[in-house]
Amino acid sequence: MPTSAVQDYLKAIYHLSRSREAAATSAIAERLRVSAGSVSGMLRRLADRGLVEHIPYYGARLTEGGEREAVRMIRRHRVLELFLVEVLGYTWDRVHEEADCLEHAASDELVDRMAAVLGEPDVDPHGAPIPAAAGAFEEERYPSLSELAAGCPAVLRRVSDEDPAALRYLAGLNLLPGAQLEVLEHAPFNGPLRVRIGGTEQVIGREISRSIMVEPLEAPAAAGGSDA
Amino acid sequence: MPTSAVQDYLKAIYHLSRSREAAATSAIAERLRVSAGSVSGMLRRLADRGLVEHIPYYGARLTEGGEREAVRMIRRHRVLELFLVEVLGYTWDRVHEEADCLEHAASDELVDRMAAVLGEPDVDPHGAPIPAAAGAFEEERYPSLSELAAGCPAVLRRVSDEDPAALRYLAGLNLLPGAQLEVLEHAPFNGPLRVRIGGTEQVIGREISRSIMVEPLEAPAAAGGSDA
DNA sequence: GGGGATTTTTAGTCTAAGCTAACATTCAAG
DNA sequence: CTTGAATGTTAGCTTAGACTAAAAATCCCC
Repeated sequence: MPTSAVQDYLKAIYHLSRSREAAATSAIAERLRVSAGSVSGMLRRLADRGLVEHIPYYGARLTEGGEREAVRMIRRHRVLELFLVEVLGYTWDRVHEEADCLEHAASDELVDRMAAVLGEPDVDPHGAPIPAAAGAFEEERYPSLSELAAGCPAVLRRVSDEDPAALRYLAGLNLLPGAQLEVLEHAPFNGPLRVRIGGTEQVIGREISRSIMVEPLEAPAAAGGSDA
Repeated sequence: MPTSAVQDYLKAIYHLSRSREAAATSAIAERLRVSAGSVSGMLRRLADRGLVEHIPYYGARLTEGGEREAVRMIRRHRVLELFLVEVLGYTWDRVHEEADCLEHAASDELVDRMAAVLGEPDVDPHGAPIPAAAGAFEEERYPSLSELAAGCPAVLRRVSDEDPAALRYLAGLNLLPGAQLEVLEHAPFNGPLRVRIGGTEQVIGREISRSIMVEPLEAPAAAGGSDA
């Protein structure tokens, strides 16, 4: 059974290699708040165990076995987050940290029972999909709000779960999964966005708009947004 | 914050020094399935941290701080056990092990929220009392069924939570906390007990009868039982 | 294509906690 | 009162994982 440090590395590599080809040592180090030297050491151990493929000076990628374990952890994490909100009354900004601790201690059975109580949900409180107990898993990719063309109506699908303060801010603006919205204007030079949320109008910063993932309702691809 | 090994030692010492004056090294080792040498090493570290008082070649006892931490762990453990049974549908024989893992990862807030959902319960599924979130805690001592005088009606208050097979056996006989019972006969030479449970009559072994704690309804003290 | 900046890796050290084997202590029995 | 069994402690080794500092590789710019 993998230690919880191993599980954390696998999760980090999983998340990082969704954006780039392979996860860079320094990126893993930053995510886990650990020194680069520690990461190099761990990558060797993970490669020895057949959980990652590590090309020195290039990066790490999960093997099939490593990915299976990472997805298992992500299922745990997201089921736990939803359970904490739905059953125990946590607010969505506080569940990430708690789930990060519990996910190492919870048995598969516990997680499956929680999922059953929740009615086999398929998204967590932040809109992230919950992998099934077994089988393949592919996360849908949505454009971020910063990439959404002005005038194109969209539905908020998902937000990043890591920054509690940002989550509280978003909840205050009703920027929750399922919210209808539309960018009215992208201010130039990476300026703020004017956004219609339900009936009201808000101005939000460019930076946070990158952590909000939306599904455009009409226009096919990302077009008029000013981010790449 | 104590590591989970430290927490396990404190719990073990707490439980062991309820029966004897101080917890013996070998008893701790057996309980935690660890070598005696490891226990000696840990006792030194615990004493350095002011969590136990260790008299070499004699035994260990918790300091006030150590006891506070141990009671905190016991609260977590028992709240978790009850939550697993009441909310997640576990049977009472399977919760001990799961709670033993989770108790190290759950935050105080999580445990308090679980207790709130459960209506601030005061006993766990096996009848063990649940310490309050803060404050002193003293466990009531009940005589075991093996000490109960024949003919004295009693109520089952508590059973040991550690052996899943024993718990399944007891549940099959309706030997659950709250059950009314009476010893009809103690067979001599540490033989089995004939017991009336509700309306039915059962014969149970002497050994398991020692792990069943009862509250006698009439007779004041343990008298006619054949155990000391 | 060479040189400095950045990124990675290696090497060596630390801590927690486990183990075994050897030594020390206590206890109980003669 | 001594001696052997049982119990406890010490010493030394192991593993996982973190750290720092130094060495190596890669990248990027001119």
